[in-house]
Amino acid sequence: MTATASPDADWLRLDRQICFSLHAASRAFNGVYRVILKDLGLTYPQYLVLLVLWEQGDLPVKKLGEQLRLDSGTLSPLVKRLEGAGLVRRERSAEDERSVRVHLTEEGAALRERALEVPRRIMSATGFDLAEIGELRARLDQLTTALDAAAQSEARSAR
Amino acid sequence: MTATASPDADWLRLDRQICFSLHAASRAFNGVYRVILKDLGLTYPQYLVLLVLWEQGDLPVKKLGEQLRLDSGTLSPLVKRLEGAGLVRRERSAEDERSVRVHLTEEGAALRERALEVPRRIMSATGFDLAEIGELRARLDQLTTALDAAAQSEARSAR
DNA sequence: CACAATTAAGTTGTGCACAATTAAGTGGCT
DNA sequence: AGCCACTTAATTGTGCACAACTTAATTGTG
Repeated sequence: MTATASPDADWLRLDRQICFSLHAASRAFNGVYRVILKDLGLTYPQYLVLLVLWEQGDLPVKKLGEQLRLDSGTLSPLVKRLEGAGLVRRERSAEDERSVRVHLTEEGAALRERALEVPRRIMSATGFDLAEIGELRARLDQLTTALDAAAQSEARSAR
Repeated sequence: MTATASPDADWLRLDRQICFSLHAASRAFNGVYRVILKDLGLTYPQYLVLLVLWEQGDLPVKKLGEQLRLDSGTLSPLVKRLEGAGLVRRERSAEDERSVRVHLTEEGAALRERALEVPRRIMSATGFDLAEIGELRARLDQLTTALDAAAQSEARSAR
């Protein structure tokens, strides 16, 4: 009974390979970042938060979440860990007491210098050139957009 | 100081877009699976384990881990949850007492019928056709291979 | 045979992702 | 003013990923 007995069985096989490939690639990326970021004492999601802050300056948690597609359930503890490491400060906004603004500390800003070499090392780890990466990125963004829309409509139709 | 003042700053921007796209796509896929698999009472990694078992029959945890690139730290509790749901049984191998074989229960085997429609729904959620998916899958597998090799050599050079 | 090295699972601890809920602040509207 | 809807964070609980370690069984070698 392990052989593919019907067209549906082939679909199950194929399916495994589509989503599984993405899943595996994502974890492989994570593994490389884990090794490279260890020197900086960062995890990959923490590094993403710092990338946004380095690029755009201080932001409220809400804005961080929009850019990274993460909610407060993920960001709150993550930012607190960054604060514990002395890389950021959290400050309630004076204008809107609901909002918490995340500021880079001097130490957090300084870490950017040491992070500058990370992209090159990642790039070389992929073995891809700029054009290939750009192509893949475009494909993945297209996929994400389609999947997000589908999840919405699936969730809607499940109500 | 938010503007890109050097070539290195551009690298940081670019970098965010490569790995971040993959990260986002992986989570988007997970979101769609979450919605679709809710009816079956499965998470996406649990579904992956069942896919392997449906296709290849009973396997030791070790073999499952090789195919899914997961270690016992992830698989042990996951398989126990599947056992708790009545979908699999775990049995110590008689020949090698170290090995635990994961068997589908009748209920677990029967769930396959209801899972047959999942791939089509996922496929349609991506908005991609078979050729595009195959192309993307090939690219991702290539990426995973390169990244795994790089993580090895990075880890080696860090010693 | 004895003992070291290896192997398979499981356990522990940390961190991320996300659903669901809570708490507190804001703004509109009558 | 009083009330209601909405917004922003934080919290709680579940599950996955992975490193580090433990336990028990097996294999290899002298």
